[in-house]
Amino acid sequence: MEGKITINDVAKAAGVSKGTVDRVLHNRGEVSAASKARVLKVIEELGFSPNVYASLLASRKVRKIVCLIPEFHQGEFWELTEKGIGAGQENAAKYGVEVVTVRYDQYDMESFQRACARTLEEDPVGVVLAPMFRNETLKFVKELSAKGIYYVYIDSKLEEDGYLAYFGMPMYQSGYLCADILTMGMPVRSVNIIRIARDKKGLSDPTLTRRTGFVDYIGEHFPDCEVRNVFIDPKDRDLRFEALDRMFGQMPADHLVMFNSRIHLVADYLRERGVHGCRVVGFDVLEKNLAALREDYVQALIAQHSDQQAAAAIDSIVEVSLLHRPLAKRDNFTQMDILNRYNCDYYL
Amino acid sequence: MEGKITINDVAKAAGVSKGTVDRVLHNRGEVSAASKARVLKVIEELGFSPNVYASLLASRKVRKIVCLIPEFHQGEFWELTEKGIGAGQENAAKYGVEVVTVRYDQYDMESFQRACARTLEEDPVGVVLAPMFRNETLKFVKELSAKGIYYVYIDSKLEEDGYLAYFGMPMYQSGYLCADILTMGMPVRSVNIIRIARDKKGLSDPTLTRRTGFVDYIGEHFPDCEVRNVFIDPKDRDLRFEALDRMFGQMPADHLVMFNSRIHLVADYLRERGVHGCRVVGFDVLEKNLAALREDYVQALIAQHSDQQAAAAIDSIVEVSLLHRPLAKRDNFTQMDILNRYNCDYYL
DNA sequence: GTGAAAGCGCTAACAT
DNA sequence: ATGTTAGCGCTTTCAC
Repeated sequence: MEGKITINDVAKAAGVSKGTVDRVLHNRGEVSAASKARVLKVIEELGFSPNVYASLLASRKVRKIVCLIPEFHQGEFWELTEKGIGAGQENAAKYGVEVVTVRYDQYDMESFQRACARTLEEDPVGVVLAPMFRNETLKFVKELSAKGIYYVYIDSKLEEDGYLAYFGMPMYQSGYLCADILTMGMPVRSVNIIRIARDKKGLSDPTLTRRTGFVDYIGEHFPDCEVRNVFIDPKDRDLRFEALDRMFGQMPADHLVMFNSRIHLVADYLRERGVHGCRVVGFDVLEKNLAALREDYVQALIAQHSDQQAAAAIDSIVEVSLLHRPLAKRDNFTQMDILNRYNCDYYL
Repeated sequence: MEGKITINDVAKAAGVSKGTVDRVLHNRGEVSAASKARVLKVIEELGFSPNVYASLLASRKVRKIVCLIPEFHQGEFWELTEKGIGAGQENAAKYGVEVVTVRYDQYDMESFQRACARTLEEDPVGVVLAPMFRNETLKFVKELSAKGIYYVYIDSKLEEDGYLAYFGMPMYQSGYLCADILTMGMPVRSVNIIRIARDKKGLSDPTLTRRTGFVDYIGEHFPDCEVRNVFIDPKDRDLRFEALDRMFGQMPADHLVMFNSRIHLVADYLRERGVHGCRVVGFDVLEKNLAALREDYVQALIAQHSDQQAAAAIDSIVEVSLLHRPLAKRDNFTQMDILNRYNCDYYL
């Protein structure tokens, strides 16, 4: 915009034409090693950086990014992620990049496979995905790599090496933190972990790591504290209430925690049974969780900005694939937010 | 980028030239009411929206945004804000907008006035500012309004009506929250507010509101709790230690709090005197505060992303002045983050 | 008051 | 392998 140096300046200084400079810029071959070297040197010396608008304006091609995430109902965890996809979409749109979302049933592997196929059909420059099925995901990202398609993990990541970036919570630490919040750093006799009973075949369980962190904290700080596991059914209300009745019947249960986003299931029980005085901690800012927090059936929520994570994931692909900017960090462990009834209204 | 409709389409449909369309687009007159109406109608019908790149590319004029913030030393509160200005700058640069920072001595009103003058000399499209001097700021923003220069507040805002937006923490609630964190929601006999002794002439004190929130919480929850004020000198270490010695000598002081960013001053004392077992809460993520948090001389910090606030402030001016996008919200009360030793390493 | 035309910096197709 | 050229959609003179 100012006395900016342009591709013409580079061309002149290197003694070649704009065409050649453009070719080395996007290294699409057809350039002798000699001129390439010369151009590169001049670019370096002059500190040339291309004008994004001019570039985008001239090359009017549509680029796509696809987001591959689970289907969900309103009020569930992935809703926030989707909101972030919307934000990322807006930003990408500024660069003429289209963002499409492909969904699958997170409990149905074949549905995931079909979604992968659909993703490839879109011929995207990059894909943002949450790895729910470990093996299938590994297979899929290998394909992406082969085709030169960038991919970035959100929510959780797999231990492999081809991803462009990762945006998500540090799972182990979140469990560790959770234990501190639950106990308030003071000795407690026992804690009850409420878990979802479900047969998971091939499903990776990100909350496992979180639970490990939790248990480690308890072991390190309060070795005498008993850690109990109670399983509930998310679908069947009656069974769930029965299980919780049994729990409260058997022994004093004044410290409750869940490692997924469904602490509201417990809150429902407490509300209905009129149980007060428990310390209850859960994860994530679902509307129902917030309600429980405000009513004081839940005392704290550990939250993450899954919206920002998704938006950042999309941005990272835009940055790299269009603007050719290197990424600052590959693994982005985002902050863990502690929410209580006094600060939750200013979240989001 | 796709089958988008362009200014040419509009011109053709309205039976005028591109030039005329452009004139009504930026209503710089010289157009008959008749053509203007026709063009406007066509624009509406066709749903035309201008291509930002093309526009920016063609009108290569430099636009400036100035950030008017206090000078500071390394490790002080404003450092984080400045970091955010850097981020905002990068984003603005994508749109060919230059961001310049103008600094002033926050304890010297004349310095602020000079800074205002310098700001105007830059002839910016917008300015981001933190209102440290109430009256002077009011005078200044009136000037800005008169010149059609957008301005957005960060950190704290004044009760007037011309600002484009505000990005900052809800001060009152932050004090309220702070009290809950300090007491852990359990009755305490007394709390000690450590305050900076300084004569402030004309200086607005944003922490006043915060203190009010704090005191209100205590009054509502624990009316028997005694709230004491202790004044310390930030510059003179010996005087400070004396004051704190006196405090600890007179009465049990096991709950300490500060409402500005300098809780590290208290931590220094505790560290040196080997005092443990106090519950200490402060604000903001200065490096020294984090250190104290890690060493457990401070148990919690209430933090805000002043970096994101500053970046968002800059972005908002870009959005409105260049892209002509309306702002989603004018008053943006950003989240209050609770930091302890277990989540602080993932902050920022 | 309005139209015509020359770019802005870059891309891509077409020559050579 | 390299140069030439015609735009991309818009802004901005400059004539009329």
